Amino acid sequence: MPPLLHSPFINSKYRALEEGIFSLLSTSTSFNHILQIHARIFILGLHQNNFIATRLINLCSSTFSINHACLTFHHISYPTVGLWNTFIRTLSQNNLPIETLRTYTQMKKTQIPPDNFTFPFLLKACSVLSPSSPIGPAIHGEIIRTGFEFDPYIRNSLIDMYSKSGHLESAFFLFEGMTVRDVVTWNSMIAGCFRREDIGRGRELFDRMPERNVVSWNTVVSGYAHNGQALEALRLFRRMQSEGIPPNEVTLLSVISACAQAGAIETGKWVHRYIERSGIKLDVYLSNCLIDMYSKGGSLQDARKVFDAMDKRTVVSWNSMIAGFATHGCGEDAVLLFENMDRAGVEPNDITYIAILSACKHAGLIEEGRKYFKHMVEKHGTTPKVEHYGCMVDLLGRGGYLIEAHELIKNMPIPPDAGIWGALLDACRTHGNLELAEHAVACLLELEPCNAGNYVLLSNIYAARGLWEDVEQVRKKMKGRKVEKTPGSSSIEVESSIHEFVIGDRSHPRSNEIYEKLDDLAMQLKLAGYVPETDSVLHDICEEEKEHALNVHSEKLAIAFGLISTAPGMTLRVVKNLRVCKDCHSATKLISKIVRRKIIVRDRIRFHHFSDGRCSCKDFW
DNA sequence: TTAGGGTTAG
Repeated sequence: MPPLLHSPFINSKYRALEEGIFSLLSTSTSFNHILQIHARIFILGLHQNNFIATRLINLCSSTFSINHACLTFHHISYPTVGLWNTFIRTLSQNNLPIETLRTYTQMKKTQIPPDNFTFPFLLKACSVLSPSSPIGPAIHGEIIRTGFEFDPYIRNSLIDMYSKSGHLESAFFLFEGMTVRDVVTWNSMIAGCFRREDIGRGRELFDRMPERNVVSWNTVVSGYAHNGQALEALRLFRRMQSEGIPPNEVTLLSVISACAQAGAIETGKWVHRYIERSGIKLDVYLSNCLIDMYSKGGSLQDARKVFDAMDKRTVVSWNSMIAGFATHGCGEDAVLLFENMDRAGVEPNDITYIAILSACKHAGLIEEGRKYFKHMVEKHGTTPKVEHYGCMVDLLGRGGYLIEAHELIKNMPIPPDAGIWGALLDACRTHGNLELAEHAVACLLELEPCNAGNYVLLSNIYAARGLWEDVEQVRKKMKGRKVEKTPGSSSIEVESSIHEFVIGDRSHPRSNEIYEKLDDLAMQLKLAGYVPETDSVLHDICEEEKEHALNVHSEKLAIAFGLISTAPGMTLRVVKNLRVCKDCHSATKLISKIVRRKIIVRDRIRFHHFSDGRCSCKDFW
């Protein structure tokens, strides 16, 4: 039992000391200060005090001094259930699930029974365990045995635990059995569905729920954004606004990331202005997100402005900016920033190296790429991952060093993935090495037999050489294995609305005007001496048909729509889900000259800034 | 016989 203090005099003196420590603790912000106060606690003989220990552990938790929290806890000979809970909470919140559950086992050994507060912390720890772990269900069993089954917090925690640990159906079973559900119950279940990519079921619950809070909206907005449906995320954000729900930081992070994905720079700018207007602190997370959004939206200048204005930067900030330079083909700027990062004493991580290597690859900086690949191992002791090898194979392959790239693959200490063989295959296409291409395809198809992109690449190589029988063979294989080509689509943002087009699309309300503009462009292109590059067309169709198919490629439709719906001279920003084809690339160069506009195209791999008949990629992509 | 400890979005 803890020591009892009987005398009222001692009691009040003791209380005064306690209060003194409490007020000291409430002013403490740094770990050093905590240590000083703790020393004082020992001098005053208050180190067995449960209340002080509770405050101290909470403080250690907020300053991430977990070892000191452990030390504090283990000084207490007789912890109350409240103190056990505080300690378990600290471990659980600091993502130490094994230690959390081990502490719970120790608690039970001391014969102190858990209470209703204990279980939510334990369930949080169980939620990060593997789906095969029996611990979560075992804790559920204890909850039933101890009679806490109907506590609303515990029920919600159970749903959250099951849905996070890969048992969505168990979560649903509990959900369906509940007669009283609050907004947290619904939110947890919806988040579980989106996490498992069961978007339909998640949306159905969201539409059905009787009452929504900002978390409900954030769950669906981020759920769609994470599942690659940025446009739906933005639609929901607009609906959220029209329903008068004020967004918070989490909403804005999700929306900015959806804007980045969709290339919706106008909407992104609006969010940026909203943050500034509403007094929300532009913290390092929001700033990093904005850098990414502006880079992916095509404006490196705006990305750089955000980067330069930051008073505190993390490695993510540097990585985002370097990656921005990389995708825009500004290899030298990326190299410069990488060197600045080094001078600023920020330790690069493996993502930094992916960014800098991909910057080298897009800009054709072969020697620099080789140097940084060596640096990452020798200077920073980073073990290259498959992604780094992928960058190197791509870099060497694009530069025409096909044999060196192939040698690198053969000597990799880890098995090459589809990305590596894909990069080599791509290089073979660029440099016309049919033999190595066939080898790469064979390896690729073994790794991913259902990926249509691989068949398409091989087919394109045959098509470019006029080997139509081989093209037909590849097509038959595709059909036989039930693989389908990902349909190409391009989008453009006009007045904060995204307009999406697929090949030959006639679904847009202004379709007639778009096609008139296309015809007009086609005529002007011909006058300017443009010859369609018909080898971009996959199948063996006659020349005239090929030409027509090229003319209605999704990026051309998006450009035509941009031209008829924006003021003369305005920059057009187009986002394509696949790589831009050779013909569209040549045509867009000329279009930029004819219409005197900057046209920025983001394809699956990188940016192309078209202006006055030229492209920033210098035809190297 | 003091206080504090719970669930959802990122």
